[in-house]
Amino acid sequence: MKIVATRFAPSPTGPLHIGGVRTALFNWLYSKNKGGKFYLRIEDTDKDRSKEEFKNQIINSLKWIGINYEDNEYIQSDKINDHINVANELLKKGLAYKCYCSSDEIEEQKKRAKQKKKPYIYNRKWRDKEEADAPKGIDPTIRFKSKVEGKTILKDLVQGNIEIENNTIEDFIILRADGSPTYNLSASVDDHLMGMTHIIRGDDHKINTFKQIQIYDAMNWEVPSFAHIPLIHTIDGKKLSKRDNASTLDDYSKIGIMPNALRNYLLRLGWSYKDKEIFDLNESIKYFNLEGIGKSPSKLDISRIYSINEHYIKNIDENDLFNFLKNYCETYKETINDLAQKKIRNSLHFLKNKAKTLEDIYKNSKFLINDKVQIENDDKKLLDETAVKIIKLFCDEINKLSDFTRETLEPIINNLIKNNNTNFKGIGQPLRICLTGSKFGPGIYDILCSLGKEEVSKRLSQIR
RNA sequence: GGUCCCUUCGUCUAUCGGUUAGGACACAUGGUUUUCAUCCAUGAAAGAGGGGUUCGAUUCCCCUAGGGACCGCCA
Repeated sequence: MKIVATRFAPSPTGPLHIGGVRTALFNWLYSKNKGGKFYLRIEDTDKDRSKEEFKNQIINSLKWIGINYEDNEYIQSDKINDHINVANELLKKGLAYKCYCSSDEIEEQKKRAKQKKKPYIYNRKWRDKEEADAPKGIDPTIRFKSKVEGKTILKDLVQGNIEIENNTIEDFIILRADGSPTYNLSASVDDHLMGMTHIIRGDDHKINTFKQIQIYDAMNWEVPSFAHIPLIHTIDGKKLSKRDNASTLDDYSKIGIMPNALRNYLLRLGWSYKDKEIFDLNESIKYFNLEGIGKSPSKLDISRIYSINEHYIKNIDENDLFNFLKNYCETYKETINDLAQKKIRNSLHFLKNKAKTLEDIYKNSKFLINDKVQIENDDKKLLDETAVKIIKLFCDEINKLSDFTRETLEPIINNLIKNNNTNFKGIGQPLRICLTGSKFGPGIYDILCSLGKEEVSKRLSQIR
């Protein structure tokens, strides 16, 4: 039994978006589940559009979400000679031929086909022509001799059997006029040379599969298994594009979504295992299979991402959470000094309770690090005469306290409520605003106790 | 226009011919937390339409409608 090998093969012509990440994830998970190997191949044969920065973005994205690959990334352009050799071999075998049509000639045909509302397919003009008839001054392209009769059935592991008439597949170009290989050639050769057993990729590659299978057959190579996964759509049903905000991993990372949460979300988008929603890493690998992949495209739902993130914030190990948070702050907010780190770490058990994102935790923790409390004008209205009076009384009471805990504070606050004919809101809200500058946040007792007596009276004294 | 694919609550999905069609998110209401973005409970919410096959169809087949992908000397 051959060892399972999968790959993710993006082109570095734009930032990797979340759909690509999911494809990578499925490939990775599948190989891990089978005890196989997973590779990253950068398909950079389009020299004009390929950019180093995109390559790096792809690598960093996979790293961030925890998808690791064998060896170094495989750079397709390094292997260009292998692709060209295969093209020449096909030429020699008579399974490919030189086409002397100029680009203009082809363009003209396409235009005409469009006008007539007919599908364009290359007319195989040079398929059986003598090379002696070749016009001077035109560099030929090399085209693959596609089958013109019969049908081909693709046994897709996700979509089932897909049958297509061979004559709808044109004699596609495998070598451009400048001698460089095209995608279908390069991808097939590389997949073969790298020993791929399973090609898991987006639905948009389905038609290519019929071309690639023909290359495998022509070269007498073993054809790998294919699985085409449905694409991801935006919430309004459109194809996910790079212009959509929230399409790259960075868009999620910067709002404080954690990699493990996003990985969990992506896993469940278009894949399911019974009613299970939460999959830690080991479970993901253990349960992943191709049978669980759905056939229809799925829509991205940000509220779902928040919800899973929230679940992870509340349930993962607190030290891990703290590391994620530290990392997040350093990358997107501010580097937190040792003292502040300590304060946050000690308060994480309650800070995490009302947070959907790392950004929420960061915001909720700000009162711990900044002793200068900024109060919005709108909120100042809440600090009316009575409120200030109650705060003053509160200060007087806590000054008598030697023990500053919830147990000692609760009676004080309860008494203030009773004596001043108010409710918890009447004292809780002004206190919260004076101590944190915000109307939202952790519970009052959590705020008081985490700040400590000194700091509380210091902050409150600035008000009265 | 051609080829191919898809269609269960708003969203992600379960169901592998017999279920009061289940779960999760979101939403609504109520309750805790005497604030809140937590937590708990409850509720509303779906088989695109039409034909078959069958004792019985969400499930199998066909048609229609809707949606999508591809149709590059891009990948």
